[in-house]
Amino acid sequence: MGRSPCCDKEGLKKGPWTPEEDQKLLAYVQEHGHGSWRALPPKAGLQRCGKSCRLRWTNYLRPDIKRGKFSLQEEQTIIQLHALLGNRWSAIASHLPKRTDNEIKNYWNTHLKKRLVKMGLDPTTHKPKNHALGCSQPKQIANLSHMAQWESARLEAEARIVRESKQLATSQLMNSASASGLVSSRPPCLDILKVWQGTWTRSSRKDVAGASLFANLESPTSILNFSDNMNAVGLIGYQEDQNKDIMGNSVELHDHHITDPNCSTSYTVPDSMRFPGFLDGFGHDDNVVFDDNKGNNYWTNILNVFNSPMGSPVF
DNA sequence: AAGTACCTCAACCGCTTCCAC
DNA sequence: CGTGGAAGCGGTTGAGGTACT
Repeated sequence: MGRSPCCDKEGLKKGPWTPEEDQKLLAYVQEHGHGSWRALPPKAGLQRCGKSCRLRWTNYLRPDIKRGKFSLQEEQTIIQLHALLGNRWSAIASHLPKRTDNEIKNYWNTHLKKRLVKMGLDPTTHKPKNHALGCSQPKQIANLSHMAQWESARLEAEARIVRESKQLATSQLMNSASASGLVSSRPPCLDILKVWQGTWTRSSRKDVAGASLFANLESPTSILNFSDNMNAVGLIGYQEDQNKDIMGNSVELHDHHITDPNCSTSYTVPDSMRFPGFLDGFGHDDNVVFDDNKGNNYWTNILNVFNSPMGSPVF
């Protein structure tokens, strides 16, 4: 680029910040704001380059930073967003307002990435690494393959909903809310993460055949709506023939009619989603179904979904 | 107790993006 | 539209801490 880095100037300090330097920077920014980072150091009495000051402020001194251990919810959010956004740490950090991109990046590299690898997933693509796993059993391979298929479709849908949400937000700003006669029938909660979390956090746990499974007892069926025309929907099965959930409790079937717990919106389940194998009892053969309404059904074994340490969905 | 390996995370480096002119 | 300066971003490093032998 031909331009000398600002930190190469003579006399500028590098390395760890002292408490005195922190105090100077904090006091200056709190009183004057940072304005131009390049111009700040001499004004604040610091022998640092502006870049170093900005980094110290954004990653450490900013008052709205949450420090310490990441919660399970935060971990899930990071994994979900990483699957969607890749290594775009600042974009991921924008969904975790009190965490910095640097902190999230470090946490990913030191914890989450390793966890995915341990689970046999490629931390870049979030898809199963069949060869790396060395899984010789055809059934395992098939499961992972289905999972990858499902994951791929899910990511596609997520990317679409992000785009659509942005468009919707823009158009809703343009159009007055009162002119709602023509407003889309899309439910209000389009945030995919909220929908999933809202669905799963109400789950209850039971150990089945040595594996920890979770089932939503409040609603036998969980739904995720991706778009206006409902062309991508996720479902968790229940025992249709016995009308019982995973705990053996009686449940109401609602006859093709299911409710999104977050949106209080009901949908009619298309017949295409009710295909054999979906409601085949509980245990290792339960499946999560994903239908793109284009004649494609994606599914994965329930254990793959409930496979994380806390029994939460692995996304 | 000493040496070594491994882990964590603050900070740096270099590139890209943004924006004013 | 092109240019240059500043901010932002993501990859990487290395000091300090901890666990293990």
